[in-house]
Amino acid sequence: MTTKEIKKKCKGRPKCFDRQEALEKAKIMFCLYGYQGTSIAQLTDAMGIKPPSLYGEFGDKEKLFIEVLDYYYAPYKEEVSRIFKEKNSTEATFKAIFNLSKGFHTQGISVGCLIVNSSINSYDEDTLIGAKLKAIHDENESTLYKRLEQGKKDGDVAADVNTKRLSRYVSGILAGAAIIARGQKSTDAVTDLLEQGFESFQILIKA
Amino acid sequence: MTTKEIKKKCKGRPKCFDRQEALEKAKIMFCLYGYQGTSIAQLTDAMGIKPPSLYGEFGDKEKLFIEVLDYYYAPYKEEVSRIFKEKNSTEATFKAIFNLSKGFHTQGISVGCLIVNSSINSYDEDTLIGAKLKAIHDENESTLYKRLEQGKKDGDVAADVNTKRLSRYVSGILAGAAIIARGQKSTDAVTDLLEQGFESFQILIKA
DNA sequence: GGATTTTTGTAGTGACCACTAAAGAAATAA
DNA sequence: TTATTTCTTTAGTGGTCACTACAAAAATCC
Repeated sequence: MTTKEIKKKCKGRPKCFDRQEALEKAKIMFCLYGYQGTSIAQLTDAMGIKPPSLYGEFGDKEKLFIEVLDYYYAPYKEEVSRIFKEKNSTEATFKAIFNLSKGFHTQGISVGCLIVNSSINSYDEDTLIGAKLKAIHDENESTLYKRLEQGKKDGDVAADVNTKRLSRYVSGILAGAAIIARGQKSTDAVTDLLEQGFESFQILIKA
Repeated sequence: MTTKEIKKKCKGRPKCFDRQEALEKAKIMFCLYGYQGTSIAQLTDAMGIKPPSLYGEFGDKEKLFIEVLDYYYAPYKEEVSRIFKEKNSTEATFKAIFNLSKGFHTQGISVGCLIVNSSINSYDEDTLIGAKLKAIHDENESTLYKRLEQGKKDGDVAADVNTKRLSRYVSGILAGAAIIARGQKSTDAVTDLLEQGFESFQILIKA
């Protein structure tokens, strides 16, 4: 007996929508118009549900957005984790990460990165959203940092490299790529930035 | 007889506010809360005027914002122009530009860059604001590109350097710095990104 | 079948949004 | 002084915001 079949055995009227599909639609809207720029009416239209269903399922707009942030970040996180396991050298690992960003921003109509976009508008850490965004950014930068430190142990990152500074450099370039992708909508500009960024990364880990 | 004295000789009730001071206050509000996030009520409170005065002077919220964008961009443009005249080498010129960004984002409470912030929310070129932002970005990138081309003629940028790619690289890092400054509010992170960025720039123009 | 539980759709809530009509106030012109 | 012009202030406009009270609908439990 699956979980879904167990779920069906409970009392009350069953839900008319799929939670994940609803999150997916909400994600698209927030990516396009941002947190402030997306109204509940727009969300309910896109999700195919009525306001009471949205509030019943997700609490309020802010809580829904935070759920969407996790839902958005999870695949990226998994992909980076996969790259870490798959690739051996530090250079190949970061090449794959730069390529991940390039692929993400250059196929289809790019709307940038929801995390980066949101950090512009909800930059106050005192808010739930601000704290969540800060946590995601810190986790990402820390992941890059740890991989560079590992590279030092493995010997393919030079001993005198400032790994903290370099992780912030990579993080900054990835953020810049997201901005350029959304603001300029030029795949060439994104590609140039990331390729030049990786080229310099190759040099920087060697000295 | 000055222009202001001539202005005083016209009919009608004189204005109770200074146009530039009003723009300055509007700039602060838009920098803090963005275009969508700043209401007319917030603007009029900060500017010390009532809505009819705002609409009489600036047209509407969108036109005011576009004026603020120009007002915001002008000093940066002048400063870059001054650097171009002052510095001789390409390296010293770009060092000064990276430092300009560093100084801007690391003194006081940084709110990032109004141009970059706005390009997240008003990224559609079909709007007046989107077109203005695109124009400013293109002008800035073009300025950097031309200076790199000049460097090739002067001989302090290697002949085989892809100047277009490099200008996009610099532009991307400056955008990234603005994002980090606003989102992370860490002066160290901004400094690391810009210093590492300039360090790699030094290498990249030599080969 | 009737009671209970949960979700649904309808139809709103007060608050705030960008913006403005209208009249008073302050200057010049005659 | 009176008329004209321009700006200011007051007091709103309809529209949209996030959010919700309420009752019908659809399931299970007894």
